Amino acid sequence: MLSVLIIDDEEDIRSILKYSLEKEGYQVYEASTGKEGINQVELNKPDVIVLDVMMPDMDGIEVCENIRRKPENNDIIICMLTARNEDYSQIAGLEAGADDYVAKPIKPKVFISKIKALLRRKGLVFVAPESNSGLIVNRDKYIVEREGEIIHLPRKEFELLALLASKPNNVFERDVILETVWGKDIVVGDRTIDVHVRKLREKLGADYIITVKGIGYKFVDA
Amino acid sequence: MLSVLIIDDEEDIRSILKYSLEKEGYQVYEASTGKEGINQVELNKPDVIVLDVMMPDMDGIEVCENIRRKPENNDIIICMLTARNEDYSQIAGLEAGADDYVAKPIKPKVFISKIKALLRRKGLVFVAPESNSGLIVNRDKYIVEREGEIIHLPRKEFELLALLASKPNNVFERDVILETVWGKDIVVGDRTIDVHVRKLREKLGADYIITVKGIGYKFVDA
DNA sequence: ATCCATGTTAATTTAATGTTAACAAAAACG
DNA sequence: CGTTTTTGTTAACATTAAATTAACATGGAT
Repeated sequence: MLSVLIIDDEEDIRSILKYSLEKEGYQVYEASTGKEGINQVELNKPDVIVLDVMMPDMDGIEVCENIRRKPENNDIIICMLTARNEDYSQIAGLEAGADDYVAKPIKPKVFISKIKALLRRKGLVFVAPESNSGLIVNRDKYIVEREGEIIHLPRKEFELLALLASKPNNVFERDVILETVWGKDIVVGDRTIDVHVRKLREKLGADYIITVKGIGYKFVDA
Repeated sequence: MLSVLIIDDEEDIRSILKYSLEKEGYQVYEASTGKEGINQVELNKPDVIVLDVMMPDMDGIEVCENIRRKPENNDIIICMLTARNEDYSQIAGLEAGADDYVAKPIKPKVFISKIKALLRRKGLVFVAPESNSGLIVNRDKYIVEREGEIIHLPRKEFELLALLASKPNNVFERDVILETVWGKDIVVGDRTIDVHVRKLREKLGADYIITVKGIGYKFVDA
């Protein structure tokens, strides 16, 4: 499950964000001060940090720099919350190692789609919430997570899933699949793809990959 | 529903375009500055962006480059608005990644047909607003949307619809249909097309495809 | 009215995919 | 290294969706 740490001194903001994120199936942690946030990161490294720039004890820029100082935190996605028109802090934030920023006032829908975009862009990590249970494809580790359960997939199956999941709802033609997963001039029998699809369905559940007869397959997202 | 983001500092222009686009059944978003536009794209990725070249804060070229820099935005259609005779900006715009431009002063009809042409060319996505409810043929997903409802079509039916809808109000002769959808030297009985048309009418409603007796069929638009 | 093009329906055929198990090829292991 | 285990591929067969046909109905034009 993908986790998000919210660091903000305002209780209200935290609740709104938490609510939105949990509804999307993320695990949410909270911290009300920069210091507490940094501790939380130690204890429980999140995938994403949402970080308010303006906080009483330690400002977001500092917190961000502090977190980034440790190389093991390089792969955390940091998203800053800035007051409107605070251009300078946006720039400073990005320099300090943030990946993006969201301006207040925050619209939950906008916020969520930004987080999703970041996950997609950044990390080859990918979320596909099927109703509310999610699927995470992690390319670095060659594993897939479904509802916290780790599913290990062999290369071909993983590559096939990763391709399909890279554009949810998009139909991939058999030729394209063959060319991408198997390679340009590798020749395999007609049933090879099907067999791999079958194995994926067996491991993930039958609902993720659907057949478009005469064309190919697609990965469905909610 | 297909969405269009208008980025222009002039309120008047935005309203005119918005009005025209909404009348055609598009979802319209607005931004009055380049920066705001870029944010909007993050939040709510549109299918088409209409972008003024001359704006106070950041010119359209920059905005365009900025948007194109992210690979996930490659499939957005960008259409520039240029002042008349501003040849250089047209060239610069196209180099920056725009798909087309429209010269001011803008004639709504010309503008709309250009947008439609771009959608057709680029994305194989197509709109056919029947009165005000629209039909979208989406090749990537291999689905058709009607008033938000998703309709799945088998291959031949889909190809047939896609062909007819590619030139609304244009009559396609039976031979042409056969050659395009079925292939050059495939021979099928003479009722085959009719049966497919019937199935389409059954699924979409009877009003979209009309018979031109003695000639063929056409897809009606508006 | 009758001819001819198209509409309709259901049965039938065809083509695409699903399934299984056996085998081959690679990795992992000791 | 040889052995074991996992992964990938194939081939035969089953199953299903889709495409086609054929027989008949309809409806407009002359």
